[in-house]
Amino acid sequence: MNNIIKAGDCKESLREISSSSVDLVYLDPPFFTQRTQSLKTRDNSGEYSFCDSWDSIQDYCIYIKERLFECKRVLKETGSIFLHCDKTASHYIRVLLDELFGMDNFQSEIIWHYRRWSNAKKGLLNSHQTIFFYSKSKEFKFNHIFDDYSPTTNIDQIFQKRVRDTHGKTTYKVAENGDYELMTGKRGVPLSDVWYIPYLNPKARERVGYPTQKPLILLEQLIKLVTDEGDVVLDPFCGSGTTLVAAKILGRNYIGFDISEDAIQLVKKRLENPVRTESNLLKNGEQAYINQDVDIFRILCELDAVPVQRNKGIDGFLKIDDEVKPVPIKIQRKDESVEVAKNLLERASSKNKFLCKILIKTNENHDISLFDLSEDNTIIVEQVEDFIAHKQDVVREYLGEREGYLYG
Amino acid sequence: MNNIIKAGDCKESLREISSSSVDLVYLDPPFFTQRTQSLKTRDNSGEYSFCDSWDSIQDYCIYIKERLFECKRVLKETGSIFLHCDKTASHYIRVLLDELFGMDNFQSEIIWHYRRWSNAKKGLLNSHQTIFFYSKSKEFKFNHIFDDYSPTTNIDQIFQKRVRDTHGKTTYKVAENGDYELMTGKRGVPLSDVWYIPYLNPKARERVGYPTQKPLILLEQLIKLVTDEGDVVLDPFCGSGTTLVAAKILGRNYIGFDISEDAIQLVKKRLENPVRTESNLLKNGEQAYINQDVDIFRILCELDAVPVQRNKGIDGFLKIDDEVKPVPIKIQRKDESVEVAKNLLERASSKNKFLCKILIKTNENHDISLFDLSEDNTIIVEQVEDFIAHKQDVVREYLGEREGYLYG
DNA sequence: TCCAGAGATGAATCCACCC
DNA sequence: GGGGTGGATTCATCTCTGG
Repeated sequence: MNNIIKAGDCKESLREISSSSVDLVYLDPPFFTQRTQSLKTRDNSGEYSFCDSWDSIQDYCIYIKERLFECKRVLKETGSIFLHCDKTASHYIRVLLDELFGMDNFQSEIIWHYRRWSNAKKGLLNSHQTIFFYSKSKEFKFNHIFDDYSPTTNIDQIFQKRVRDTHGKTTYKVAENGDYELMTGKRGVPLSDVWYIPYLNPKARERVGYPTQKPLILLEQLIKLVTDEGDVVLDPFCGSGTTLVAAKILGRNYIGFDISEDAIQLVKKRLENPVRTESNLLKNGEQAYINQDVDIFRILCELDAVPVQRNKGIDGFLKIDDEVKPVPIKIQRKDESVEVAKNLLERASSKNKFLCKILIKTNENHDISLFDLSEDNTIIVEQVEDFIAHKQDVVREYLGEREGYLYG
Repeated sequence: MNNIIKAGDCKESLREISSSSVDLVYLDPPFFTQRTQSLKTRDNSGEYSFCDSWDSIQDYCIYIKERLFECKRVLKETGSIFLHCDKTASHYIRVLLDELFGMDNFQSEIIWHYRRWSNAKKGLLNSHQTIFFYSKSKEFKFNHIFDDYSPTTNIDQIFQKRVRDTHGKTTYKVAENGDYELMTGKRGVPLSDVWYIPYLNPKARERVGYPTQKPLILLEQLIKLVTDEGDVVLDPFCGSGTTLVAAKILGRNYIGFDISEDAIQLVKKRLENPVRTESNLLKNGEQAYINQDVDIFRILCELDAVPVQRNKGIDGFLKIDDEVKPVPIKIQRKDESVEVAKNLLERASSKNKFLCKILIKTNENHDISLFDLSEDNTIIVEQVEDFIAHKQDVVREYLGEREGYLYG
């Protein structure tokens, strides 16, 4: 099977794909936002824009349905389709999916949940998107993915076999010798339909400047779920090509269409050298739960710091060249003034005379002048990214002649 | 305004409510699950059940639409409606809401996310429900709630409420119990539309034996969002009356209908003495369950072990090839002798005849000879790195002829 | 082919018991 | 006796088996 990347309306392009030849279709069709998107790239080249303007929701539905019909045709009997859509029209699209694939083949409504900053508007902060998961038939391919048990679960009890007594009451199964009978084959909890995956960081290297670009890890998870190596993944609205990149990384074949010639050029370039941001947050995400706060944990990850639990004044210790340095880090909480944060750091550090401390500012209030920084050896960091880039230099410079302390 | 609780079809009962008199309608209509829901009370004194079966989705929609129409009529211009539904028919219901309230008055799709049971199911584990939030007009009442919650933060902070007064100045709304401290700094994160609220636990005292009973805290949050004290909350399918209890606790007036006379009796009794369980998980957050310090956790991570949180004698279970094995691991604490650590492990394992146990030594005292290791199947690990490298071999070798136990 | 009933299973509580 | 520990329990799903 050859990989295909082609510009043009997918309605036409899909017709060239043979029936029952694709294992997974992922669609991220233009949203029904009733306005023309003219999003500019960061360098203002403005090339990657598209129009998602329809006269009515009915027109929109017809547009989508025509393309979904072809998608279904090219899917194998064991294949699945993921449709990514926004809140505005998701219900209409799902009605279409019900009609085309059948209500019985609805598998999941996947919620992609992320955190996002925004000015408080009237109403709740929108922080999720929906992905509908339909299979072509009951015999769809599905790979089980397991998650960690909840910290509240009594894992030692999970191994104990259970039986129902004559009254229907569940009790633990006891072996002849009086011990509990144990179970094997435990792999954790099956993956939930709510996925917390951080929104693509605006500064991530992964970003190629295309609007609505999705995190690679989201696509990887979807692909892993219903395909194996060598299978075929198709994205009729491939945009910047994240789906295809994920497919390539995972050893799947890929087919991508997009109406924009510019997008196709971008995809081809991107596929030559697929960049996968090694996000510490995502890599360590499973451990995030031991930290008090995901945001704090993320900053610690970015700093490559060692997290500290259960200490109000110290969130972590600085790591340089894989060595943990006796440099405590405190990250200002949203509800803390810089002063309060600094006091907590001071108090926590009072017994250990650290030669250097770091306070990460996260709020905007400019009251630094309250402190005599040079006296208590606290570096107040305003730009985390800058600090990371020059972490070693900043710390060395600040300590001056005590350099040996940090680097010894 | 008098509170009303009445048995009967809400289609009729709603007609007796005057137009534009209600601030919030919350509906949790029967789901389109095509089966009968029933649950016995804990003391087996009664059984509450209802039937959600319709001949077709169209019939179901008509049923819902007739009632929604009345709901809209009784709502004030500043009022809002929350419709709670499950995945099976949510899209059809939202189409109805669009028609009745207008797409422009769609405010949010609230995702109630929880963790619950699991079973090896083909497909993803369903672990959310959807609540649609529509307003009657653009001038809907909305109280901004700010959120400092993250999975491991004290969940109580969700309810730290701030409002703007008429001069646009932000003031804090103090919680009733006074436990919450005032924030000193900037505003929090505006409340997201994804809410993690634990499912009502089977053992919770809050349970009254009614199927589909919702957590009180979920309803409280909804009510706080769009009403003030003295406002009127209406639930046309009130079931066990959680909505009304929440309204009463928060000082709102309430109107509740339910087809079942039993349910109405239950509600009346429940309202006399509203029980608000102090869920440990909700009160303290997940963090409270995580009692391992960083060092212990790091060793568990290195071992690729599954952490166990509520057991003094067992810190984790061994994982080999992604399968959690019934091989408990105990890591010696700094203030523990090997002997003490081993006794804790023994005691915790006494009823479960694990064929192999692992004790990680972290201190230097060489008192291993105290134990007859071969007898109780405990591997005492002195070098974690070595053990990790040969984890599989060591365990297999140790078990000898019982190999099938670990690898079967 | 379809339905009933039994089995499996995780979350998170309650509560007996033990120092 | 009381604070903490950990064992027991319940419910809601899905799967499987037998008739």
